[in-house]
Amino acid sequence: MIRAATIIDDRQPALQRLAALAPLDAEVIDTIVAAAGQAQTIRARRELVSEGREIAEPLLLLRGWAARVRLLPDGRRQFLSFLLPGDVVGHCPQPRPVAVATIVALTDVLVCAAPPAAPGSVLGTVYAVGDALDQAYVLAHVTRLGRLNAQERIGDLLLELHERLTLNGMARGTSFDLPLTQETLADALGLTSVHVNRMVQQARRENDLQWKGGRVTLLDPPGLARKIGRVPVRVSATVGPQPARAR
Amino acid sequence: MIRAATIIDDRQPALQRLAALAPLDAEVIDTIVAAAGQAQTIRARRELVSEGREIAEPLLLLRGWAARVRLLPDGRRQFLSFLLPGDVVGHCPQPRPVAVATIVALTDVLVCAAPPAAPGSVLGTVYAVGDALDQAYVLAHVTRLGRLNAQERIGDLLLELHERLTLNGMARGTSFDLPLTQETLADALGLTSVHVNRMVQQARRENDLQWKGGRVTLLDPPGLARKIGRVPVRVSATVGPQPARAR
DNA sequence: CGGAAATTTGAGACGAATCAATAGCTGTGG
DNA sequence: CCACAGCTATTGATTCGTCTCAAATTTCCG
Repeated sequence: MIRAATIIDDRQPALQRLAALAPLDAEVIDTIVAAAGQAQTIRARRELVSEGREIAEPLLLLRGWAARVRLLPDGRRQFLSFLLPGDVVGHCPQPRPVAVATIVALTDVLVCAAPPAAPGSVLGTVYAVGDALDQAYVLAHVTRLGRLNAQERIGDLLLELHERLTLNGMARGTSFDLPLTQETLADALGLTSVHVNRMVQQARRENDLQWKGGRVTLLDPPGLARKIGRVPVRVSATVGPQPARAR
Repeated sequence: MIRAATIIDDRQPALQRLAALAPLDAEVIDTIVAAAGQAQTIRARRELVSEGREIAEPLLLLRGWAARVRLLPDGRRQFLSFLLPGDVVGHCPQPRPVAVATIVALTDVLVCAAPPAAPGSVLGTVYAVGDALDQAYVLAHVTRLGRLNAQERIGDLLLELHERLTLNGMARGTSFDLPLTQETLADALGLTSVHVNRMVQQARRENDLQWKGGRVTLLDPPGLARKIGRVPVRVSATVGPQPARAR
């Protein structure tokens, strides 16, 4: 029974996130649960997808963190985006798609094949909204890197992660587990780990956040968002995490 | 006759680019030419799409340059990507899509409605490959902003633009028209216009490029690519601008 | 030709990188 | 239970790249 409970726990964040993208019916839930039954674990640091290689099939991330990353010839590294439970990776409609970035597991990760979906079906809508969100997060990342300073970049990324982890139920209020080293964060934010460290300390001093032992608490998310001029993501008028709201 | 020739010239880069994404049959070409017949001109600085507003229909860019851009509350500006003739904008499969970025005309621009396409059709493949390329260019931009220095950013972007303008036939050898101010370039590259100016001058001194009166000539594209560690984009094993090649 | 926009130049300030060392943690095995 | 190895986080001193501010100068365009 403990075993079963654990498995259900594993699926819960992914299911919750998919359900947030579009209302799921029982049939779709069954499809996803069935796919999740064939899940496999991949160890931290292993590659899920390799840049330049053909993509086999889209995957649904059930547990753990992954990231899209690009390595430069001279060893510099840039994380392009973080992938959380409920995210679908490698969903490309063109024929014989080739991966334009490597996807690497940041923690041990549980993945299953993403069930195929007809365009226009419920699941098709879920994937479409998920893809749109992915793209929106990448665009937000461009702005972060291009026009925010170090302190703003850190705050902005943590707010985004909190938003996404709230969506899939992995946040507890304003706290969440952050299984990233400061070096990883630096390679996502276009900074050095030394500077990330200094700016995190400053954020702690300014009572923007706590961060100890892999767990982050944002002390005032709306205040922080105001401080760095962040607006939440919205990709559809009818569905998704940011419901329409009167002006 | 001069009039007709002009119109054909206008369509040519867009058609050439679409044809490069997947082989077009006569019917698809007719469809595109018919759509292009309903084209309209939009003046420089006008918005084609507004962030936060619902997207009406996808558009095909026939002539001129546009860009996706995001404005921060305090006036900072970040260009997310440049759009060239043959690019399709606002192609979003989710229901009632909302624009996550503004699209603004950088020059006078000619656009028409992008003809609808069934998934799996020739035109559907064209759109799919085009979308994949767009996403790949955005990911390249993330890497540019996160891990390249000012000189590398400029060279890398110019190489990408040259690659794209070669694809749609707007480049002449290693030269092409670049209708951007240094300030626009700066807002794309996360720099100030003053610094862009200095780095462009340095590139001129080092014989990497010429740039006069809105026209750029790259003096040794492969050499420049090597110098900054650039690898061209490839999104499909069967189609697209970068054919498979023996190692 | 005149005025606005774009490019260029200079001097100085500041944010982030670099280099180097120390301290803290985590897991491992004796 | 302690000692050790190997990360990860932290601190300090200094350098470097880019920004800022300000002022020419040149180019574009009506």
